[in-house]
Amino acid sequence: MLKIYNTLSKQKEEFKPINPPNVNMYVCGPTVYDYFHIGNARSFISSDIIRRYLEYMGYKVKFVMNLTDVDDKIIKKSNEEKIDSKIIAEKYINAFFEDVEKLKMKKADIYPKATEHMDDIIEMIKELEQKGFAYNVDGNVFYDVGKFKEYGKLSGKKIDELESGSRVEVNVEKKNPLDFALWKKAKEGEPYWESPWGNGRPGWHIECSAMSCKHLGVPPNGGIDIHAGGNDLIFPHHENEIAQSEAANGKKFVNYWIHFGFLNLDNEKMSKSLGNFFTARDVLKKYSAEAIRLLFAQTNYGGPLNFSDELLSSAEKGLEKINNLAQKIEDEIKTNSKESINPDFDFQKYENEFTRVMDDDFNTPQGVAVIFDFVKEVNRTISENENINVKFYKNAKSFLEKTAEGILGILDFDNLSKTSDGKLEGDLIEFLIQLRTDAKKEKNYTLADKIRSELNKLGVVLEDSKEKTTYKITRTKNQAAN
RNA sequence: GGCGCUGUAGCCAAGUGGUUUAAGGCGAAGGUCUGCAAAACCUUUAUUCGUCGGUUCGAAUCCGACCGGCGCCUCCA
Repeated sequence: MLKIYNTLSKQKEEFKPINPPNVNMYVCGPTVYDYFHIGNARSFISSDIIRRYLEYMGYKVKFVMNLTDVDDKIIKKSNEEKIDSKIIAEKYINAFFEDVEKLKMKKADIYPKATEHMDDIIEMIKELEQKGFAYNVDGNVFYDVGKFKEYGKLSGKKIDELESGSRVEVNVEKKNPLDFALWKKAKEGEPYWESPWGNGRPGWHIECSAMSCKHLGVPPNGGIDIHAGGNDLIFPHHENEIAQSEAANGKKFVNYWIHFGFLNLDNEKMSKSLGNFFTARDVLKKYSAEAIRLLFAQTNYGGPLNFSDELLSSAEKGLEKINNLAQKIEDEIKTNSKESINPDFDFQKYENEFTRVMDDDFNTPQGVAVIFDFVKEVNRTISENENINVKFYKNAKSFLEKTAEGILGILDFDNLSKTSDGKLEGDLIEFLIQLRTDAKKEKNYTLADKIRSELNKLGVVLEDSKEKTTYKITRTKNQAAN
């Protein structure tokens, strides 16, 4: 039984989809004015793992991630660089997809863009206006927070306390300082769309309400089971989404709210505005996607994670342990023709344990621990038994495929170091290994060691076992890290 | 000021009333194997969970106080 910590109730709740086996999931995507940073990546990857686990459980997940392609920041950048805002958005949308792929994230079913949903957005604002939740002041339309009784239920904030806070911006047009823009009147030189209130563009919060409602529907026929995003979106963004959607639709907006902790740098939130960030693509130049994902999976998604090179390096080291076994398994499956023993090994036990811990609010740190336990136990079995048949290796592969590869995305059987190389390269290495084996037979260790060390310099590591010598290519990313 | 998160070994981190005198990873030390390495395996590395009290037969886990770190309340994953 899966339990999810729900920000709304501040406790773990049993997960019950609205229309099983379907699960509708909406994740707040990027505003495409720049490359996303590794802190953003944490949210994306965490939601990717959640999605993959739900699919593993047998749910049919419809996964929607929005792309905010009209926004103050994009306009600002457009003005600074004297480039059309459309071009800016397009550039970073492409970059976003490149990075998502490199991070081994499954693609969303739909990536709705704000600019392609103007009709839906305008419809929703009209609806809010008709129902008395919105008011128009000279072409700017605001949401009347005072009209929505449950305002603050997600973030635990109270309207009167917020009002007394001096940090809320003062805007004379608003009835209440907490009221937020649904529609912003166009200023000179800004992109705009036509609307019943004049030319303008949508406020930030309305696009998510309109697009999630459009693509995932409203109960009982549709609806959002899970809505996820970073902690900083709880207020005001998600609070406002609830206010808009529930006022317009008259139905509960989202059943489970999931929020991700921040990635910190020297104990300080990584953010664009503070300037203390690394873009995901820069981190990927130095470390593998699997290492990044492992690092994230080793901490609960909701808490903070202090990001550093040291942690990423140790994740990369830990990954080697899994990759070494995966490589061994692949080699055995290809070449093993032994008829002999199939050792006692309870594969099911590990899978049961894995799902047991993941069922507890996606406890990936414990899931990772189960995988490492498994790797150790398989290695031990291999070292204690002389003749293990191929069935054992196939079972081991199956477990790793489901968990490490399929759910956590920290392993990629199709892309293990050796298999990714060209045929000629592999043949040449095999030839050198043969040469070295001959040298060893003649006890010419000087030559044998020279072959090994020279190959090592090229990133090819030789490993002698009793029967044969195997090799692996160390990842170039590892070398860059050293 | 309000709301929320957080303080566990050299580092990262799970666990949130008894199965735990605390998972897992990195690091360190010793050993097995090996011509030597590497990999792998074995052993060791927190009698202790920010501090002080309390509740309980029993607490890292519940309650209170205190100390420290972070975040949101304004765009932000």
